[in-house]
Amino acid sequence: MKQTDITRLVPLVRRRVRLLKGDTLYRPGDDAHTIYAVRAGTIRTSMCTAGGRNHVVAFHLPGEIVGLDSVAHATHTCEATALEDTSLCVIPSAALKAQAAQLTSLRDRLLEAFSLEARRERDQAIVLGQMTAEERVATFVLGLSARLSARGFAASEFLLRMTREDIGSHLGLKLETVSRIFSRMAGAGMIRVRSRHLTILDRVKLEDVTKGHSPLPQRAAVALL
Amino acid sequence: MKQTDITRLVPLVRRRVRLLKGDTLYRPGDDAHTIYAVRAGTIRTSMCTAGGRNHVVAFHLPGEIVGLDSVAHATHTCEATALEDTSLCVIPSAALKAQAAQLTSLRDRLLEAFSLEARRERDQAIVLGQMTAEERVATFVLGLSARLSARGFAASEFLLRMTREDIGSHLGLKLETVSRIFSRMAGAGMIRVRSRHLTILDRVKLEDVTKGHSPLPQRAAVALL
DNA sequence: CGGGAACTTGAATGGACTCAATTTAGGTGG
DNA sequence: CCACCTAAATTGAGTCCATTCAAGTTCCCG
Repeated sequence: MKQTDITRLVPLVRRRVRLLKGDTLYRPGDDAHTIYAVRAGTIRTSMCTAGGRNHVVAFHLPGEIVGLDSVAHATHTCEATALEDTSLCVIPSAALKAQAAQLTSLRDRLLEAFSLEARRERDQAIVLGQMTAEERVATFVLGLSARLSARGFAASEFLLRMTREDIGSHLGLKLETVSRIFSRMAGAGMIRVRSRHLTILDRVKLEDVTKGHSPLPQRAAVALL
Repeated sequence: MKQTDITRLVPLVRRRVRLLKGDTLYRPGDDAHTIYAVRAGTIRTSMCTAGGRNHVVAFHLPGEIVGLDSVAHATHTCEATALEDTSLCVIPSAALKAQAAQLTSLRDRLLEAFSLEARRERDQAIVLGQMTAEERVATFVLGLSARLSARGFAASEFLLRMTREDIGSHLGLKLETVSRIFSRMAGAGMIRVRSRHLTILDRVKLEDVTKGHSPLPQRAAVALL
């Protein structure tokens, strides 16, 4: 919602950055002087585990904030990459902090943004800890839909800017599992997927899957084109 | 570390609370005017999922903060329960915010605390998303050890204040799995567990398990008392 | 239009779960 | 203080969901 949209309150935008698909915004270890607000496009943040596996931490949609942890830390721990051509506002975190010293409203917004970040991560931990693969994918699709529609995009028809592997990594699943579940949900008439183009056909059924009711049949009841 | 110990910087502690084992500090929906610093004891925070399952969000050890999200939100979303007799400092969040308006240092501490919270949750998401059961349990044990020793408690010998079910819920595992893995780690000479009493015998091996090297044998190589 | 990445689908495997039976620990009242 | 009683923990056997491995297809991008 609006809470993440710090941009409105901040006349601190010094400059803009444009990234091409595949470009890296920052890497682990990079100095972190700034936070970014996504104007258009999509950013994927990811991390390596101690064991060397990769984990997609989040996808950042237009209007959302990237690199919030840099307000309190000197270096980045994630890698941030553009999944499509992306434009961002650059907000120096020092200036943000200085301004926050003056403005109560900005201070509150900043706390809210952090709080929301912590809550998102916590919710994700619950998704990963308690849900089956089907529930995770359904939750992911509905979550994307909600965030996009909050920004004025279509709620029920959108492009997945990330690969199945990205989705899988974010949800703690393998790419094949994500693909299979998309197919099953399509077979059950909940969604339509044609490669990256996704349409939500039955939101209610999807929400049921989210809650662990109505497990999907292994094979589609009806064959779809 | 010290970052979480807001208490030192805050002369705002109005009063203290004492809880008996099993007492609830707050429930979802309760008004959230305050944050708490654990003086002694252990607090477990947990949430219900949409599907009705329960998830243990975190365990809060002495010196750590409980209810940080109440700084930015009106009501609690978690339930906080004492796992043993526990005493807490009560810090009104309004007073905290007012004081933060004046003091740069406190403001920075507050941001750090939030940032740390977000990072903890993110790390937990990686644990849940990318790790096997063995890696999760090993990570949990080492994490507890590190946090306890940072507070001056013994690093290699401590009591688990939570049940196997609590641990399982926190790690996205069933209690039987937690129990089995404790037994396997004991069989491999990494730890010793006698009910709630845990001793770390070989930290290096445990760290290897954390990284996904050296999977544990199904059956103990040597039978231990 | 060619080539490589991304995706789909199948079959077989395996790790964590379920169900179930004991054992152990901890708290309570006689 | 001990016997009891319930909650917690351990262990085994069988099952199932997600993974692995593999083959084939589709989609992009140049």
